[in-house]
Amino acid sequence: MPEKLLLIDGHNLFHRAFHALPPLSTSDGQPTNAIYGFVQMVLSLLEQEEPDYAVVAVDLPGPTFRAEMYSDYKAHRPPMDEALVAQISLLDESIGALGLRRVGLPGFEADDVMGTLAKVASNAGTEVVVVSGDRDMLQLVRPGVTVIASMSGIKDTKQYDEAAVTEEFGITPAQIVDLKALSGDKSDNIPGVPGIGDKGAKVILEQAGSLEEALAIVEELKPPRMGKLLAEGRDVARLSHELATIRIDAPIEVSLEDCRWSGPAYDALRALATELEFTKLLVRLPGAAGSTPTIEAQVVANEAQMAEVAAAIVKAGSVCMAVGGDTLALAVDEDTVWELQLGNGEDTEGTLFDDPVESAPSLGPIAEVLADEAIAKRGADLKSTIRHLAGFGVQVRGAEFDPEIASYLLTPNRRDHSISLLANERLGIALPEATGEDGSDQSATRAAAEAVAVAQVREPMLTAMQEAGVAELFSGMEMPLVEVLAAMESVGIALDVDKLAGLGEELDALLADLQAEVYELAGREFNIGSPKQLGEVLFDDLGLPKGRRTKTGWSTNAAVLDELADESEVVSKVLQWREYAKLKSTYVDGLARELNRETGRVHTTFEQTVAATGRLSSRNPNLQNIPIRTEWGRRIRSCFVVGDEANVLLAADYSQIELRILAHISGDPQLVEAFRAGEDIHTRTASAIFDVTPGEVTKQMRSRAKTVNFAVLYGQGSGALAKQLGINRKEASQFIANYFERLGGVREYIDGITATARDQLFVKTLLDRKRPIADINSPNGQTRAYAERTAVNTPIQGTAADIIKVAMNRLAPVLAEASPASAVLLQVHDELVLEVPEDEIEKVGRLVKEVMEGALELDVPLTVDVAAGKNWRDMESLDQILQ
DNA sequence: CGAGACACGC
DNA sequence: GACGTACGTGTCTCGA
Repeated sequence: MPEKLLLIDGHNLFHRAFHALPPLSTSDGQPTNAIYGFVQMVLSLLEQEEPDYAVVAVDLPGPTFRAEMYSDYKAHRPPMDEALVAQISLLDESIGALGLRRVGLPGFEADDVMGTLAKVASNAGTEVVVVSGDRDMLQLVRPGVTVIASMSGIKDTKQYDEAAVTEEFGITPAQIVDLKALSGDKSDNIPGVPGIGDKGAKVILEQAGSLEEALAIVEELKPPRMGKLLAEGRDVARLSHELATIRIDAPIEVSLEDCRWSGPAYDALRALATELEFTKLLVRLPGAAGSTPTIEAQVVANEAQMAEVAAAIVKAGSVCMAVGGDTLALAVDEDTVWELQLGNGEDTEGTLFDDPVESAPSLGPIAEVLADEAIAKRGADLKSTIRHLAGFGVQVRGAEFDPEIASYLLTPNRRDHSISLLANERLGIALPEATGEDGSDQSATRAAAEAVAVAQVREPMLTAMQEAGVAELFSGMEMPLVEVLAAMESVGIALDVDKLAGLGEELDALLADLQAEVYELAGREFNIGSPKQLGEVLFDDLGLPKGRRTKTGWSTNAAVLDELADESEVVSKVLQWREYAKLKSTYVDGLARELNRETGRVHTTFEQTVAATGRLSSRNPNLQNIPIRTEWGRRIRSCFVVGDEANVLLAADYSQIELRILAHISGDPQLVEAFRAGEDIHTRTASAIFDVTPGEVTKQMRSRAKTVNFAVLYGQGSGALAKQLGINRKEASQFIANYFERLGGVREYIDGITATARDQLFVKTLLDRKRPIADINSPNGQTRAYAERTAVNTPIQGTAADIIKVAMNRLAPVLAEASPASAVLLQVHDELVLEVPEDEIEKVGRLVKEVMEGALELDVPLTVDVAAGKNWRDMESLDQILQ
């Protein structure tokens, strides 16, 4: 088999990638789409072609010989996109990381480099594959030289040999230059012969075969008009020919041997992928030498062995844990790993949290060690391991290190903190997949490798957290919270399924009626749930005025439809249908699906590493967005009930916590005084901005002040505020001007925090949670404005998250002591929901209020409202009792 | 299977 | 002339 040379048109692929991919960027704002696409394209080419030699040809800065000959050559090209320019410097790095030779020649274009190398290699009997999206390259095709051209996207490509060129373009590769010489090329600004276009050129070439021959026989060309045009354009044709010809004799001093390709430089590639957050690529890359580690785990099967394991863990003082399938992997260091079988060997799939204790493994003395708070527990996604073991009746205490949480505190803007990614980035290894390539179950192997990886990333991550100033937040707040959240998830909240099913039936009936009415009013049947079809009906069929545009059509969202509600009865029917459809699918059906039939409760998962501000999130199901606004929404809410009739649900929520935090960190006298005096904050704001006494504040004034308060928290501008208040922009600007004049401390906070962000490129909460604000100095106004809003809001929202986390951690032990039958069930950002024995309401209510209000001392008081009831809707305030 | 549109919460 | 509120998750539609 002949050897093969791959010639890559570097800048061409780079540009194609840029335009084919959405504007990806790293969490700190470095644009990456062109590099990402380039690396992926080239990697798959290398994989597919397996070349012996490979070159990336590039254009070098400075004039080329073509520009010297013809000053308009490639003139009028638009300037490069800013986001593309920002990636150019990374191109050389990525070429090196791919193990490729980069070749450029001053005064020549990349095309000439490729043409020359193609000829040299081809003459030496080496097969040549040229890769470029530029159709001009097809002129290089000849026996032994093919061109891979990308089509529309970055994935579809077509490989051309001579036959393929002739078939598609009706001319031979050699004639491509002649064709361009005659007809010109707009994109390169090659002039061509005036009056001769693509068709004329082909007519000429069919008769003469080449430009030279045509020039020799101009008199005989048909139609005579063509001959005349060519005769007149003789010089420009020759010039165009030279411009269009790719040189095959450029003075390149690179030998074929210099271009031998022996695979990517994996270390460099991994470093690049890490830096640019190419997580998918990282996971695909093999690790350093050895890539996937082989872990020698000892299988622990009997009591005696368990005792040895327990002793070793006690001696080490810590243990790294991971669960895979039915296997619990334990490691005290990278050389000492054990595997234990959980369950009784029967299929326990889907019963993870369903049948506690029944299939409880006998972990013997190990169970004691796991329950011992003094033994540090480490693990990736430790909370799920704790929950898993809790399902078997095994208690785990002493959560001390979770690398996913560490990663979250170090880089909160990222979405992926998985141990496989961290192992790749920090250890240069690829964790084995739980499912083998042949589909076999490798979950035990995976668990063992995970436990070891946790042990290995711990030291460097602790150091990184020290340096970033988040070590205290990690060990003092987030790690203790792991156990608290695990307990909350395991307890779950009871659902009245019969009631829920009843609501479902009612909603179905209402939806059916509404659907019929909508069809009637619309004059035809269509899918109301399809924004596209709905848009057609409303805006085309019924001719209602179009509002906002979306990417794909005209918006039909509630804000738009609200404006149209007076225009047509069908609009309000649609809005009603939407509300019911949402309640039915997301809440009635969705919650029923998530119900654990054994416990009669739903067990959400709280995500501790997702929200960049430090908030928790909740999924499967999301119990942080249960409806409350509408009557029907509240009916859904009323289906969340006590699990035991002797209990009540107790809800405790912070009053105006974000505005209080704003008052504290801004020090604004108006806000601080209002909160200290226990005044209604929105009334106070209204009194300030409308310059009236609090007694003169009308409902409308208060409502507007409330909107403005929220606008400030979220950094809303005057336009959006105007829209929301239904006033014009000028009035809104006046509002905001008044606001900042009267609440000058808030203005100072906003100016100060954005200045800090510009300077430091991050902002912090009161408890030192950090968030990078990379775009704060962006030249793009919109991007920068977004960054500024983030800088303003994050310290506020993040501090609120800090405060309730402190409260949850402090509450757990005192609640267990004071009322062991009580449990915290949910956290909804500024609210905790507990289930409490009815006869302990007062005691627990008092305790919860005290712990929450005392979580952090601010310059203004924190106040907590407590209410209790048999379901999550019908709650009565405990204010009077707790006074 | 992923993106987009939409809607729910704080 | 459009667009301009922080942080999330779930469901559905539609097209690749």
